[in-house]
Amino acid sequence: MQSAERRTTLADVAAEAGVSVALVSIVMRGAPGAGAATRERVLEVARRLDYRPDSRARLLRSGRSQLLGVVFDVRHPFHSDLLTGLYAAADAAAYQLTLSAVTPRRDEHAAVADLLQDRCEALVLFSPKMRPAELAGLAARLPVVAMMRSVRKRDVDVVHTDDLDGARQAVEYLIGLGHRRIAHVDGGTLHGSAERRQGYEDTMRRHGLGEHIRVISGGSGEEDGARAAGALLDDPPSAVFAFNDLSATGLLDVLRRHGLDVPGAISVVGFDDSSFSRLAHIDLTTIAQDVDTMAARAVARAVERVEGAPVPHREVVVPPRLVVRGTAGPAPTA
Amino acid sequence: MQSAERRTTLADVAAEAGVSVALVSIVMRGAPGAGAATRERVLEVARRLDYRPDSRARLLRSGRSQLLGVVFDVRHPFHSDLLTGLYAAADAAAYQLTLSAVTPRRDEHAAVADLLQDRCEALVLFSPKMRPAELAGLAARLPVVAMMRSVRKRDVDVVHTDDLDGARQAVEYLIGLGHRRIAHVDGGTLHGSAERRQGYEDTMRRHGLGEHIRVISGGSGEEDGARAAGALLDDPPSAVFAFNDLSATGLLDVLRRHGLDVPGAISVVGFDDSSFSRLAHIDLTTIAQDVDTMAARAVARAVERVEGAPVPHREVVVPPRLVVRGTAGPAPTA
DNA sequence: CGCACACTCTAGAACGTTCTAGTAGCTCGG
DNA sequence: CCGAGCTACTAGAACGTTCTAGAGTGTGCG
Repeated sequence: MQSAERRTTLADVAAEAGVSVALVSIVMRGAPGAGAATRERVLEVARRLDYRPDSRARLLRSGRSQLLGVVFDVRHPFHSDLLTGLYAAADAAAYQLTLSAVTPRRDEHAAVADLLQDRCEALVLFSPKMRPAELAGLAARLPVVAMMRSVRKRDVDVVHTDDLDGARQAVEYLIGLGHRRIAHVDGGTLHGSAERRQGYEDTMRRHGLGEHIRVISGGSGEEDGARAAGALLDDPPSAVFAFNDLSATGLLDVLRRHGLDVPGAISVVGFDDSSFSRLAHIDLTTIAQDVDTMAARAVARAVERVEGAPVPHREVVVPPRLVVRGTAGPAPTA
Repeated sequence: MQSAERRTTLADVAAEAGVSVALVSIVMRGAPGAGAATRERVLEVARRLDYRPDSRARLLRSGRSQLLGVVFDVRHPFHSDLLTGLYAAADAAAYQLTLSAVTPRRDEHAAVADLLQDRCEALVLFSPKMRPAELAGLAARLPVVAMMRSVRKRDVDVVHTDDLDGARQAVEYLIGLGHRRIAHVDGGTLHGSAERRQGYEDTMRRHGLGEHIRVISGGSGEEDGARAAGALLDDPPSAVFAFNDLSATGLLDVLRRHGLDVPGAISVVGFDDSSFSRLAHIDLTTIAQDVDTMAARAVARAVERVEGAPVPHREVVVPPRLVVRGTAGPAPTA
């Protein structure tokens, strides 16, 4: 079954190449201090013996693991999109990622505890629900970057979308299409919800639509959007701006099932640009969070902290942009 | 920012408790060979100093990492459900999980390479797309458990749902509701698709409905279901059995948008029981894969292999069960 | 010619743990 | 009162790396 032979180590390569272990280490790390010819020969031997460095032993000695711990929630599709970007960014920075998932039966604390035991050098937390004090406690142990959430704590770095501006873009787009009775299904107590709600209200007022402000309490799941749709059906507005894409799809489904044409009778705009919102049969107009930029900035910030580089601002705010698809159209001329 | 002091080690605890490093190691592992009183005292000191074992150093010496590597695809919601179960099962077996994701920009090979470097003791692969020969090559290095797929290779363990029987249950349920013109949207070349298609065809024939067999080529995503729906609209059957839930929701959406009432005019049954199929506004009748059992069996099998226990069968087939919700009803009496 | 310096390389300690082989003290049977 | 056989404990090597300190070679320059 599995091979009984030990895996090849530096010592094996050294013996085979006729040099010292230390030199092989130098060559494998690409560190200066080896002649070109020897370097070539050592690399050749390493390749031949299928040598792979043991990251644990490396960490043990150097204290460095080049490991970034990531906590994500399996239930949130947007987290999956972000992971995609994060892998790419970490790769470019020569760091490795270790993932730890939050599931319905496994909370953030368990996820973080695993990562701490893995000795990663910094933590990247997706939409952490922890109390600020807990985050600060963590940040006292190692650099912490919180994403999709703002935290008023020194020592906790933050990368998130400009929620206020995203909401503004969504609402102004709808206003531009002639809508006036625009409702908002918010994210309840979730992080980012207050900002998006604020952006919605500010923009409505700025355009003299203060009297049409209508906020329905929602959440982050499809079921929240579906529930909110129920509340809207009595007296449907001409457009709805939803907290996120998941909520928007739940909303869409219920609206359509009750015979309301989208976007003919009612327009819907989401937030996130989750990968499924691109699907042809959903085709959701939405505010795109710039996943790649956010991922790159988060990794960059974590690396800066780990390597002790000076950090200008604690907070990174990434601008979102409107993605026009098929769920929003001109206001019905009633 | 981050604390400059080293983390506490066995040596710190030993010094503080006035015993040897080796003894502390014994106590921390819960190994026999320490007196009750000393054990208590050492544990107290360890707690006080917030000692946490360094898993890398432990591995380095013992050769064991108690680590199971898992490869999953961020795009597949069912994988998320399975992860939830896997964490629970690994926990119970005192193993830790390291995750490695497949993303649109990161393939299985990259995901596996990371896990190998992490020195996990066995690999659990969700719906691997690799060629059988590649899987066998991996299995020569360490125990490999493939899930949701059958592989005809010695040395590769397999845990999957009884796809044939799941399809049978779905089709017989629909037949029981009076349906005769039942179509199947398959999973294309994906693993499990052939078995489910076979189960559909066999069952149709066994009930004398061979002439009504109608298979539409599909896939695993919502877009595949949506596309298949288009092909069905010309001459809609009275019921559709879809390859999986994601495909079924895409299908549902398009059918409804074209004015077909579900389940009044047409019934739909999915496969997986993904968490979203439970949502009130989707409420999909489906064939549930028994996630917890599959997860438990996969972990058990991996652990058996790692610990050299005798393994009875290479293949574990878990029975699925029908979950009745709202998308399938009596055949229209046309 | 001789000395400083750069370059290539090596020996050996160190990281935090586990494991092997012991030692010390005790009890107990003869 | 000796030694066998426990139990409780310890010293020190080992795991596969990296790091520090230094040893050999040339080579250039005063």
